Amino acid sequence: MQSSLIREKKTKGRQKIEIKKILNEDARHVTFSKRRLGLFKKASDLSTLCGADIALLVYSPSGKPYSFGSPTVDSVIQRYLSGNMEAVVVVPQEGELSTPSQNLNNKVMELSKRILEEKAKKVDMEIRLKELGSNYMVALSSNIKELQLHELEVLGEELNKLKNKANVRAEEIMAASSSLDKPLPMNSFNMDGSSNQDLPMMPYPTVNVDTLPGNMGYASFGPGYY
Amino acid sequence: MQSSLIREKKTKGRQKIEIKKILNEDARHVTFSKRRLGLFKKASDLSTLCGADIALLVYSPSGKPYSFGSPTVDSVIQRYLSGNMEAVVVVPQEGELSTPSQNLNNKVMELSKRILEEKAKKVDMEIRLKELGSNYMVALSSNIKELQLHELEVLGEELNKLKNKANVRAEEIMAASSSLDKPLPMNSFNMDGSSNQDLPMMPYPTVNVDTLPGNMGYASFGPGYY
DNA sequence: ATCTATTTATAATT
DNA sequence: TAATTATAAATAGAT
Repeated sequence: MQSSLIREKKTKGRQKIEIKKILNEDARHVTFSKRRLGLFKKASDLSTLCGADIALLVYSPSGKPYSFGSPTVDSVIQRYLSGNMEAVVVVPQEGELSTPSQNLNNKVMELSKRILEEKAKKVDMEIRLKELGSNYMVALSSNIKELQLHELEVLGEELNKLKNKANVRAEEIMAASSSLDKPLPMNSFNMDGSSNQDLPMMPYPTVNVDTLPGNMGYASFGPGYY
Repeated sequence: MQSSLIREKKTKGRQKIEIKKILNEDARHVTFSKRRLGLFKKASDLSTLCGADIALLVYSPSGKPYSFGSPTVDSVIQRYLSGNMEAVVVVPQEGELSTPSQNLNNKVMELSKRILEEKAKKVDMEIRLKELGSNYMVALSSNIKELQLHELEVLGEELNKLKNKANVRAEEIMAASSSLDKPLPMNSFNMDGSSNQDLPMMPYPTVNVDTLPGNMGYASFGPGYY
């Protein structure tokens, strides 16, 4: 009799799990989707409830990017970076110039260190530059008095060399242009209603989708989805 | 009799609340603390469970910063920024060189615009840069093939001029130095165990504390706190 | 900072 | 993928 009155449980319900990497790929994807959603909602709620500024960047294991920002991702990142560093020089990761200008590379690094010590000003710019990577970047403090003359000279020379190198390679370069495979920007929605793309605004927890080429992605969000 | 058997409810338990700014300041602070904690835990869990790369930056209403990064805040930010921009030029806001090198200034601005157009990249960088100010900064895409030769030359020339200017002012400059007021970095803890400061590692939800000067903060985290 | 009572998030299942 | 269900986890309100 009880068997007819007491309904069999359909599922075991939510089970406790250990916080460690989920090995099963499918399960991991499912969990990623659910929890990512939850995380973005929590972030959004916190910013709304308390007026906190938040930037949240998430990359799925496959590299698909998601972001949330209040008021915007960039404004919060800027705030973070500006309170973080000094002057900087970034070195190339790879590419055509990496090998030929290895020497430049070293000098630049040296220079950057010294500049860092000498300067001590706002720096957030430089930090940002450092963060960029994959490009040769030179940050010049224009507050000349803070730059050692010698460093400036070295820098100028190296710049000229670079310029010449570029000149030499001008032809072979100018020829094969176009068709660049730079990464597309992450589509991020911000609390202030702006977005990096010209996508329609979403109501609430502004999660994003991305359209990076070669990205096998999970579910995507659209307007009015959440 | 029932009154002795059935215990009075001590509290109403969790109540449903609207997601809108909490006006009462005390309540807002309490909620901020609780939810911030929860948010960072969720972020940490997601990264652990799914191997996702995450950067989470939170600023309390009073400006106190908290961060979480997996593997590190900076690496994720870099990833975000690198998929976002190219070369850049920033102009000075003020300072001793602003007046004397007004000309340079203009050229630099011109250059920056052209580079920006050439690159045709995202505007968010421009915004970021615009907000920076206070230093002359030149970022060179070393991916030379992406830089117009002409621009490189102009840049080299201007650099030389700048160098000369610096030379002239060498003496009066070399004299007064020292006494710098750079901003302190945000203490952030990362999943890879590293931190920006030399602080002891924390176990789990690597939340952070900050010690920015003039920061009236909420409760701070320390090792083993969470 | 702690304690309930409840809402919310989500693991397992379909 | 998209729901459902039962339970774990988070947290509002009060101490």
